[in-house]
This record gives sequence, C-alpha cells and structure tokens, in this order.
Amino acid sequence: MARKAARGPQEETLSLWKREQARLKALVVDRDTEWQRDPAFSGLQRVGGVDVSFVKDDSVSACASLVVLNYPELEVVYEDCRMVSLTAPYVSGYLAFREVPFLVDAVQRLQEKDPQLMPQVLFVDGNGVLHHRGFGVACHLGVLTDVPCIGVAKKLLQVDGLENDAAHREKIRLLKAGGDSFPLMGGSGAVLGMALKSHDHSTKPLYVSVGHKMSLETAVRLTHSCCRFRIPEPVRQADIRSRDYIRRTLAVQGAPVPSGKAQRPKACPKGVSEEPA
DNA sequence: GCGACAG
DNA sequence: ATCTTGTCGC
Repeated sequence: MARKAARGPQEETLSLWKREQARLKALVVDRDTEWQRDPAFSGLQRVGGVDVSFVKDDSVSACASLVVLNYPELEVVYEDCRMVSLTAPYVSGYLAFREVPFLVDAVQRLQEKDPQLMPQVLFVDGNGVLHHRGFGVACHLGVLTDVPCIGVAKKLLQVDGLENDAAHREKIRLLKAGGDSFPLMGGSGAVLGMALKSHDHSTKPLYVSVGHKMSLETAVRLTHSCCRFRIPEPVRQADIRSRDYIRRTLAVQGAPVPSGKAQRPKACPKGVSEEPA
C-alpha cells in the first residue's frame, strides 16, 4: 500500500500521458509556414524563450519564465516570471506534463496583456521530435499554443538507436566552426535532429529538433543566428531571469541576499565556452 | 549489479 | 533541474 505510493508515477498516469502524446503528435507541423521560408528571415522581429528553474532542495517550487527578444538585435523586450508549484513528477520522456502547463499560461498571459509582442518562434529547453515517441516538450508547447517552436537540448537524448558513444563524440570533434552541424539519424532512418556547434569556441554541441511549424533546416539556422553564447539567447535569458527571480523571492522571504550585485560571470566549467561569438 | 536518465 | 571553484585566454 504505502509501498506503491512511494514509487514513481502510477502506471495508469503514464498510460494516460502516453495516449495524450500520441493524440497531440498528429497535430505537429514539421515544415516552414511563413517568415521561415525567407532565407534571410526578413519579417522575423520577435523571438521568445521559455524555461523553468527550481528552488534548490525543493522539487515543487519553481519559477516559470517567458521572455521575448527583438530580432536580430536580441534585446529583451518582454519578461514574465512567476512562481509556480509543480505537481507532476519528472519522468524522462514526459517532461512536458510537469512543465508545459505553466508555459502555456505564460503564453496566454502575453496574448491578453500584449498580443503585439507575441514571439514568432519559441525556443524551448528540451527536445522536439527527438524523443522516445517523437513528441517532446517543444512539440507539446507548440501544439498547445500554435506558436512555432524549436527544441534545444544541452545533451543527447539517447533514443531510437542514438548514442553518445565514441563515434558520436568523434563527429562532434570534427565540427569546425559555429554553425557546423551533423544529422542525428534514428534507427528508422529518419533524421530526428541535428547536433549544432552553436559558436566557434563551443566544445559541446546543441541538440536541435523540430518542435512545431518549422523545418529542421530552418530550426538549426535560426538557432545559430540567435546564439551570442553557447545557449540561444532567448533560452539563456529565460534561464537567467527565472533564477534571479527565485533568488530575489527567497530574499524577500527572509534569507539574506547572497550578493546585491549580479553574479560574477562564471568561468567555463567543461568545454562550455561562453566567449562572445 | 550496471548503465541511463531532455529538465 | 541543483550543488560548485578555480583558471586560462583575449
């Protein structure tokens, strides 16, 4: 009895989630629709990013953020951070059920407050069709909001025969300049995504996949064009701002503020060069 | 027992 | 996701 409740999500829940993914997957559009078709992306003026950051030692309290940047300047023109309580557990392959409701909320708030600022594309921290069942969080958010989405993961999700093995790492090593990439082909022969060297000095690639209303080629090219550092600026800003929001929120609740100033730029830990492009 | 495990 | 310091280079 207590034994069952202590374990992960109920099998029944996973089964429901799986069916929901299959249902929504049929609605994914994996081709360019409008401004994406222009090679120069003229007509593209706003790009967005979403992220969820957590309070340490707390698997429930988090900050969901949505930022909008102008393009091609990549300056933040809109920010929405909000503390939320996550109820669903994290299960690999079902990330969206934990985070996506709050991201949809943020998009809807923007639609009501300032529809003019609605981004023409959203960068999502996580995968799109590069996923166990071809329907990662970037697809999920895209279908629920009807906003074009790109999935950007920091590490390879090893599905459908894809493996971060010696051969894979060798391909990474051969990437020369920022913008270089190679396809990630699943066992079925379909290209599920691309490994992208996001700037000249980055050792670790980005794993880009289609979320919604976008071709893979466009997703990769646009991702590269939004990278001032390794992480695409929209996602990077969403991450920075949601973490800072948590820091300030905790400070208000009593704990001393670690530092009144912004954190010093952290040095690159492991091949995660963040030099300006 | 061992390796995997988006965030 | 989060915990974390130093350090080399421009």
